[in-house]
Amino acid sequence: MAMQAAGTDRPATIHDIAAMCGVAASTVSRALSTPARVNIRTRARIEAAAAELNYTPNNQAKALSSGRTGAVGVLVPDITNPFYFDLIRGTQLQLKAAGYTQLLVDTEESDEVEASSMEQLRKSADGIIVTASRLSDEALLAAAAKVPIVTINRDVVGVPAVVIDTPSATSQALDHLVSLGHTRIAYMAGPLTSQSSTLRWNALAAAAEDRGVDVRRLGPFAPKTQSGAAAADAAVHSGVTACIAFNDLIAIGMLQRLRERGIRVPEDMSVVGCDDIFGADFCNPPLTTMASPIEQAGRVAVSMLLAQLNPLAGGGNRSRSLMPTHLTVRGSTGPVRHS
Amino acid sequence: MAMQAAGTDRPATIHDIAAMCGVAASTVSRALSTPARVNIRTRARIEAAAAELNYTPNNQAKALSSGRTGAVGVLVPDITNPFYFDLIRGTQLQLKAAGYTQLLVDTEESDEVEASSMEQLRKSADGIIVTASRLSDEALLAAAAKVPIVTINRDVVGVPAVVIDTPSATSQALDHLVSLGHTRIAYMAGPLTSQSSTLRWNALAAAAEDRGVDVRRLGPFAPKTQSGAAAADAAVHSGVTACIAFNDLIAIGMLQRLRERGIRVPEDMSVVGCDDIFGADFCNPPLTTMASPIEQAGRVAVSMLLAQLNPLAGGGNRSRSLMPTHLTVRGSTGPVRHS
DNA sequence: TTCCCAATGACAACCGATTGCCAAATGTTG
DNA sequence: CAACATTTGGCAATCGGTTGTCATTGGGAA
Repeated sequence: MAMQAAGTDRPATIHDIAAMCGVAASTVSRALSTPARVNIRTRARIEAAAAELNYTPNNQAKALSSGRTGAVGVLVPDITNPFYFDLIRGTQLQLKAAGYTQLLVDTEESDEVEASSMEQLRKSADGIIVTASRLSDEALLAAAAKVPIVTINRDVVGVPAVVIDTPSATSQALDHLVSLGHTRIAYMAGPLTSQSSTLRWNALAAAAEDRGVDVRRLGPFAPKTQSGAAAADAAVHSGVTACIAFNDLIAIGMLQRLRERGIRVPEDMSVVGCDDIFGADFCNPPLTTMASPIEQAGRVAVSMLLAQLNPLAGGGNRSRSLMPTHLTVRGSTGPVRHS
Repeated sequence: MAMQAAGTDRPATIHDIAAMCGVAASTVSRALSTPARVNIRTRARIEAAAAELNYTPNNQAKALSSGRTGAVGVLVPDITNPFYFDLIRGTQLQLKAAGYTQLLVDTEESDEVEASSMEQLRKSADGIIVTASRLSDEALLAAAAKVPIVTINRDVVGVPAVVIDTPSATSQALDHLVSLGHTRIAYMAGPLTSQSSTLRWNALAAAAEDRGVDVRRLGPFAPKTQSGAAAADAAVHSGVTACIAFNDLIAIGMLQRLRERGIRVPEDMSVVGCDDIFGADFCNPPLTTMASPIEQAGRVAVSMLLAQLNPLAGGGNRSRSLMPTHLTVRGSTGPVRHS
């Protein structure tokens, strides 16, 4: 039997409710947010009126007066990189569960866009999750002083971070290749500004020395399938029998190029990717890769951020979380061919 | 030599600027938004002060008082579906170019989440782009009456829409298969609530009758690679020699399953997908598919929405835009094998 | 019955901008 | 030089809530 106020098309406000119940707007506000503060019967009337008017709070106004926006910004360098799909889904799920809204921003791999987005978000979000930041340590620290931040795959002392432990996985990958008989191996590096790429290379170089095998670094290559062609050519030219790519996009691009050139995978060249993104399981051949718990990383980052925002809720806010990875062996790696 | 006001850590407001220049806040507001309305020298002083204080407008407050939020909501049914990656990138680029912010929402293929998101967005966005809506025609029309909307791949009279012309592409796909000698063909349908799926089937059925070939409808199947297994089994069981899938995800899933079962593609079964998503070119075999100008569709949708928001700017706001498609033939289709 | 205190509800300031309206200052014209 | 038109800048209300403060009310204890 609920009837809308005739002609009133715009969304209902607490003032409409207040008028309908004959109370002050502040009472309505309290009834809805601090129920204990208001007589239970009054509250019932207010809630009924709210339901009848189909009331939804205006969170712009809410944010303005309370300072809390109920939103969290998520910065990704490239929205079309499948790696971020799962990440975004992870953050989205966890944020929604906590009643927060996700503001997704594509920073286009630019530190300037990243910086200006953070400045902007500082006022329209309660906190920010920054993935694979291109900013300097100083800039990141300065930003973290102004607004709660959690980084993903970017480790700076003083800034809470979720780090996917791909460096350790690269050692596993190396062991895998060594056990297949490979001794000449290449690392196809990612962007120079990528901390992840550097850390992986360091881990790889150290492990290679341990095992006494020859690992050289090639690149840098942009993290896109298109770069895979150049990477493949470089790998072939360098005379290695196996390579470990910065990520799956490069690896998949390499597979395509190697196929074009008639170089068989894994017979002539073994390829290992990183991340286990969408497509890694159905490319040709299916890609051996270091599987990252990407979606989970997104969820953990949100949890850490929310713990920072509501310190009361306990849950001891860790400042750093290392996500384990493991090697998933598929068809793109095989025994070295003794020619 | 710019110095920050000592100790003041919070973002500067127009009041800070006003105080620094000895004018009223409203003058600052005008100087920044309606420059012609203010003395050029005063404006210069204000701009200098704004720069010095590192001022950025608080768009929450801006939205509250002006009614314009400078944001556009984009609703997608499943953020992890690669089809939407390019779409999102398209909307993101065009929105950013126009100075708008994108609010991305994953409706989880649920009409209820979709409806509540729209109600929410109605207050925090100037307009909404709705992709592959699960809502009824009536609900969509009602929503469009309250807030500017542009739909993508959902055609309802009275609601501006961008429609990717996949129905016509399915006819091309059929012709392609017929020219390869196939006469028994299956359509692997998408969700029952998907208008696109229905339209494609109608176009396909009509074209099949024209050509005198047998096309049957199987499914429905969820638009995920996992559903491809069931789809593949159904196709094999039905005795067809070729099939046209609702989208690339199903098609790619089918390829995997067929491979598992030792059924060769395209020798034993030809498969056609739809959309040409990320991965369609490097799966095994590469997928013949109907290529959609997805990113462009996103951009056009934004243009149509912005035209609706700023009617003055001219640009004759079309209410419907049909995006052309074409068949991209790769390795998953081949001549029928006469056994 | 009286007194006191806790529970309750209303008022009003405030968040950071926009904007209608008016007054002061400026410039132009007869 | 007076009268008028035109800029230009400021006041104050407004958007939709939150929140500190205070007056009122009711109930329970003495």
